[in-house]
Amino acid sequence: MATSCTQQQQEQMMEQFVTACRDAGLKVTHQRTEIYRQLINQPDHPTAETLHKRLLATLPTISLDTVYRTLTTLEDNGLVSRIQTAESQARFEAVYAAHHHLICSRCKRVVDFQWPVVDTLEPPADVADWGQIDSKTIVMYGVCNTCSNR
Amino acid sequence: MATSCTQQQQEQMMEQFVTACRDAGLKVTHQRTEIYRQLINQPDHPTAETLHKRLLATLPTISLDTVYRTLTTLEDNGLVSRIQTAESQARFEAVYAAHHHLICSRCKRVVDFQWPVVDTLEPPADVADWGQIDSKTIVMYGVCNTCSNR
DNA sequence: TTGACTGCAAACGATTTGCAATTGC
DNA sequence: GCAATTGCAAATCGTTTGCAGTCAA
Repeated sequence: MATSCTQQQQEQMMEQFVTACRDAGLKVTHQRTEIYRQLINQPDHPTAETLHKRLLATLPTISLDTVYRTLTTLEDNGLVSRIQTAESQARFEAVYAAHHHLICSRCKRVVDFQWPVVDTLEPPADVADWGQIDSKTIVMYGVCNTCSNR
Repeated sequence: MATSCTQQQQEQMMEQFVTACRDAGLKVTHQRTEIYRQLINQPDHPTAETLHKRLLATLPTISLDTVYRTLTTLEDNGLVSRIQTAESQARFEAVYAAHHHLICSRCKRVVDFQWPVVDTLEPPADVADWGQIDSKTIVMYGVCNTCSNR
């Protein structure tokens, strides 16, 4: 599931990221590339705070506000998505293939999974009557095996 | 969809609520019953603040902290659920039949819908390997017709 | 060069908490 | 009567913002 990708894939994603920034009129700053790189390097849906701590290793002067500001900017441009959980802190991930989320009620870890059948399923008529759908995500809450075996 | 129920159904839900509180060892206070009544009376997924404003009509001295505290207590006891949206404020609803959520990115309104096919569908093997699932909700973001026709 | 971006510090808004008074059981 | 619950006020926590300096284009 939420495995990180190969070196090659990463570099490709970074190139696409730079292009996407340019296309969106966003400056390609050191902070932005490192934030995005970190998100694809360790795709475990970190909070802004966790991400900031990790980034300090590479960018010792980066501020938490910049992390927040950058994540918001990238989200506005569809490069990052914000995951709503039952926690107080938001979690973030680089946008890529359609997927869904498993959230452990104990350790709060978020794990991705695919469910192609549902992705292609036609939503009920009620939904079509309501308006236009932009995204569709399944969120399952439960207890992961690591937590329950303890 | 998110229509309120009949007078009879409401009274029945209130009775069940009182029983559930007693079973859980929770005192049946005026504030708690009014909060729950309000949630089933106007099931439009209010924020704690909205709920508090509405409650002031009936309980002029109820405090916002009590609303927060009660919602958390009821959530812990499975009587209320907290809906995560992209907003800063959480939204709440009385727990009842399985349903899913449509959220309008513009007006932020949350609408319930049913999708029985998905409810009965067997999740992929990855999910079973992960752990035990307690809840499964689909969240769709989009723009409702009211907002797009403006 | 110039406007976008950053870091700093201070502000903000939603939610939580300690405490004394109150209330349900 | 006693423990749980409330209202009040103050604290907390995640996140946002104003500003002056910095940096990518």
